[in-house]
Amino acid sequence: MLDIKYIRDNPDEAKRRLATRGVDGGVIDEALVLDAKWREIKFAADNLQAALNKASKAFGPWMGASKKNPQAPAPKDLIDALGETPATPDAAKVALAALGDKQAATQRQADELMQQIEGSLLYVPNLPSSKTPVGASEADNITRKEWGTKPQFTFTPKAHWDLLAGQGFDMEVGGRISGSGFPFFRGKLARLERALINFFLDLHTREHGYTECWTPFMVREETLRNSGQLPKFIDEMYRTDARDDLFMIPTAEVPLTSVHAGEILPDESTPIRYCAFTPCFRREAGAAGKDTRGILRVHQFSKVELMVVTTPEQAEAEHEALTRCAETVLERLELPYRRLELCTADIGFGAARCYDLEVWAAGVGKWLEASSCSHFSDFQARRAKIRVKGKDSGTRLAHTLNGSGLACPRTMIAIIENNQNADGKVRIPDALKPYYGNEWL
RNA sequence: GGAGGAGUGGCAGAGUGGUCGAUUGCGGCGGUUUUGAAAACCGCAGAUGGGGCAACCCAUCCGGGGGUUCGAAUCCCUCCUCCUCCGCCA
Repeated sequence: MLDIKYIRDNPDEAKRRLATRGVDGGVIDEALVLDAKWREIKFAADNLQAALNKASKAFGPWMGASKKNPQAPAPKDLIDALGETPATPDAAKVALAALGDKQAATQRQADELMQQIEGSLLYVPNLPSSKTPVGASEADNITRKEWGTKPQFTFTPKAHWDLLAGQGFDMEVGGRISGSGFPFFRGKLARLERALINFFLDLHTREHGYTECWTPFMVREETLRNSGQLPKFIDEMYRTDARDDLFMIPTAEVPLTSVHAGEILPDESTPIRYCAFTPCFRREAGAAGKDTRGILRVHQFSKVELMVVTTPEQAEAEHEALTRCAETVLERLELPYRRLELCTADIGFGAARCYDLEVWAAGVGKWLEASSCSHFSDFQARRAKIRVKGKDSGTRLAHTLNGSGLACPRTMIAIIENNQNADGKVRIPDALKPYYGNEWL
């Protein structure tokens, strides 16, 4: 969520920065009008409350005094608050109740305005960082680096669904059990999936300093609001019925971001680096008919996620470091990849800046997004109320970052398609052999 | 699923209708003392929002939400979380 104070002080800048992502500035103008109204009414409500507090404080002693001496004069604070001199404590009670009603009504008005402001602000994406390249579409993303060389073949490399047909790659079985887009692996592919997960986790925990977490896979609405998926992307979520009303997580980012929700962390405790394996559940409502073959785009997949909570000062360096951790996975697996810096038109809803890592898949002949490493600045922290506090720096919102490290299906596709032989055999990368337990798939 | 108990400031732990943002201890910060440190003593310390050029002032916050009352940490309702016991089941 954006900072209403920032919007108040820099409305034109806010609109200009939102415009670079194709967001109309109208929401900003609306928020400003509501905010001005809110402040006026809130001020009135506060003043009424202050008068009421003073009067209530003076009331008790006066009532006591009146019992002994009915002539006891009404206290000044009470007269000030009521604007008249009450004849008796009972008369004052009636007048105070009326004043209380007026205060409550004013407060309610203020609350409703604030709800309106927050209600619309929750749908506004983050402001792009000043370093994010301005662009109009994904065509304006910038390739920051390319690593490795695409494999050369003396034959036409097959796509994974052809290469693996009849070898435990059972999309139809998944379909029978759950519907299309739910992969079912048998035998060596199931083992490969498990090997990848273990390889990812070991690398990040042993070499990159991340703390492994095991998280719930179903979460509350509030948890999804913290990390930015709700309310806007509700159509992307699997949701249980009203008895429990829980959501299946679309990524481990969701539970990990809420680990420190509501906390004020000492600066020295940051950066906090977490990684977790979870299955990810996505309805892919907007992507129907796209990437339908094989496991290019599925409703359930495995992923190891990296997530960092840090100070604003360290965030940029942590973002680079986190991206390097994800790249290291691809390098160890000898998979050619490129790092794209997404432009303003293509970065995700909550991101201020984002690198996509795309891995080359020789069979489908495409670069596949295997990781998206995002810097959220204080966008998620404001929603989740994650703050950091230092001796000299005071209390401020934390910054959060996350990225896949990596997603299994696309990593698996790249391994299989890039390492295939003419006879259909697939070589397992050296780094993965100890986990998979064999040189060939 | 059933029956109980509990949730207070960084932590521990008082407080059962009015002067309580809240006693106290520990921890933290500043100071006195000391060659230095420890100890002792003194002092300062929360978050959020609003108003003001500012000094500063006001409001809110005792798990969340709602209610009773002139007035709620304190009474009532509801939800959440944790603990104990029973039942059921991986």
